[in-house]
Amino acid sequence: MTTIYDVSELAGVSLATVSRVMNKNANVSDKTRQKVVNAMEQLGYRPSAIAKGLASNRSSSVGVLISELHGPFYGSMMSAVEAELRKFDIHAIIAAGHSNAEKEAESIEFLLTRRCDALILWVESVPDRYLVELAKRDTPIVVLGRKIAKITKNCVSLNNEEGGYLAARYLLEQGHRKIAYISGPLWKGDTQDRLSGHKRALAEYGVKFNTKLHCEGDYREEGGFRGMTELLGLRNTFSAVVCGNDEMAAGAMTSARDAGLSIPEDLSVVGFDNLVYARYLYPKLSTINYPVREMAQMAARWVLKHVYKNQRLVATNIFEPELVARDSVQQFRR
Amino acid sequence: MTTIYDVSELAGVSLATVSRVMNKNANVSDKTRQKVVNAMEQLGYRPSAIAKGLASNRSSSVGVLISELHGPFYGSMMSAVEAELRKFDIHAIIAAGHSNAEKEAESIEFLLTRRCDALILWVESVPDRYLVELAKRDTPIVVLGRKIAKITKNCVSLNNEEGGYLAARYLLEQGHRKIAYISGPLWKGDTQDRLSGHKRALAEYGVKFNTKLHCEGDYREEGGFRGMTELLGLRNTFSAVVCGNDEMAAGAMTSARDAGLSIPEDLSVVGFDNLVYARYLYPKLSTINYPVREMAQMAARWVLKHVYKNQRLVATNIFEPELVARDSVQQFRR
DNA sequence: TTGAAAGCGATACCAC
DNA sequence: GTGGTATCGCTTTCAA
Repeated sequence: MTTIYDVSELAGVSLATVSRVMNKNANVSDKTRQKVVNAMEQLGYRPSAIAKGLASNRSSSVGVLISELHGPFYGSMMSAVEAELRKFDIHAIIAAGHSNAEKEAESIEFLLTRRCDALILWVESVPDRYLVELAKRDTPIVVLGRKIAKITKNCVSLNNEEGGYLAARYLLEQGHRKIAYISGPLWKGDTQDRLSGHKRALAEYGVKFNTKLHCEGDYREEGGFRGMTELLGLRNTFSAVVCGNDEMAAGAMTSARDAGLSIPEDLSVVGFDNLVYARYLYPKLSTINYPVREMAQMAARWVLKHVYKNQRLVATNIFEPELVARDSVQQFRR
Repeated sequence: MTTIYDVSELAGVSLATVSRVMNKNANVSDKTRQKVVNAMEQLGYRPSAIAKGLASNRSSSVGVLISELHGPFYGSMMSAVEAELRKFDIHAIIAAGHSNAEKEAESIEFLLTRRCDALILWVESVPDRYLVELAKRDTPIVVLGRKIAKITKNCVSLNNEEGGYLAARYLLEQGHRKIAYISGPLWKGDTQDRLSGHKRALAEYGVKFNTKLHCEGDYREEGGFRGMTELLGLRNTFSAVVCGNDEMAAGAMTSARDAGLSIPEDLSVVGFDNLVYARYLYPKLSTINYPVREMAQMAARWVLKHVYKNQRLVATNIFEPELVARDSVQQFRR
């Protein structure tokens, strides 16, 4: 690898001058600049981001922590963050937390070690106080998908409670009264919030939450499949099911169909997230829109503004979910 | 941020010694080691990967280039690579190429700039010769999903031709003769290979490839949707369709259903990739298995072995596809 | 077993 | 405008 020294030598100028032309900075005469540019070209010079980082104390990278690298939800998130940062030549260093406190903390350590200029974190397991402490250290953080009282300005989150409410209310409005619920893991904050929204809607309609109709899933297709299988096995009767997310809805629908039910004739289904593929499921899935891309973009902009001093607009911290009615829900007919 | 100097001072030892304990390296007395460890603990010391990289000329990171950060296919790839590397404390720096030659080259430059120890590349647009040249430079590369004659040892790829063949043959075996084809973008290598496999199967059965039944898609749900809509609009008759990948199959099925067709009664469908969600589509999608995870893992192992000198087993460069028969294909009945 | 000191490849401040 | 040089936080000989 050729270095700045090689370039300066070939161009017959000093190190400082080469540095200047790289940073399109100060005043360099056109003639000099040209000499330098030629030398760089000729040598196939690529500046070392590592050396630059050490010298400038800025790595031009932000750490992004998400639960999994695969999966449509995190994929959209990652993609949106990367796209926004890339516009300003900032790179995302991505790590997986696997919804596990230890791994999340380990990944955060890792990103810190990498000297990221800021961290964008989707963390589910690490406790609030950990994040509050982290926020006090020298690397700025923004927490995605979670609202923490003591550091609300660093949070970008969704009103999950309202989302849970909307899903249930929609079903209630259509006349459903026996509504099953396949939730995410109960230890997760968003699961809890959606569940309480769900209960609020039921209460509004004077319907009691039936724990026999509740099943804990894992936010993945398989969990939805198993949850529905279980629900069906118990010979419970219900005309509709709300799933903690779209992936589980897909699994649940498959299970229901395996059991001979037609959707939405025999069973109405509503999901949560509004993944791209929700509209390609059959029947097209009614769901709650989760504006991940916008939220991820907002997180990136927060960093751009506060860390890199780009005057990006950062408007909201807290986003609102919306009902997306498609074909998987039918009016209840007795 | 506290530095190695702070630690050495507090522990009352030299820089070198601190460095030694960090690298669990040489001979350090237990007593000294303990002093250092305590000092680190007390200061909350996190070594700078940047400084380390500069000094050691190793960044402990490998660059991973994929087309998109979202999408189930690339997601699995990324995830598998990261998981394998992480076991050895190597980090993946991920960049998107967006199936565009310029952006791919730019991303490669970027990764090189970042001084990655190796590059794992899923590139679709950049020409072969570019990669051949790149392979001559000082950063080792492994090319995923593409086979390049001059650097085959650096390639991990799938036998796409065979995959295309298997999909078509399956349909032919079931008695289908009028088979539509929604391919990926024709400029892509894998599209071409799958298509020629398709034609080979047709030829074997004495069926002529009908260009009116061929439609070019984009490997995404939307392209499949549009392709099917177009195919249907032309009032062509066909009893089956093979799609370039599962995502397009999902879109195509939605479109067919919108047009009132039942699957597989009126139309059989086969995909390609065998994404996780293929079995949660309705009807469960028959498809060709693309062992992405294994391939990605193999790429990671190649790097582990050749770059980091871990004696990982690296077996195959070229993987074989397999038919996965599920419910979306039906025997042809006239 | 431990320490001193020379880099690694940039940046940035200070002179000229 | 341009050059000299200290510095960033580590690794890595080489001596002691």
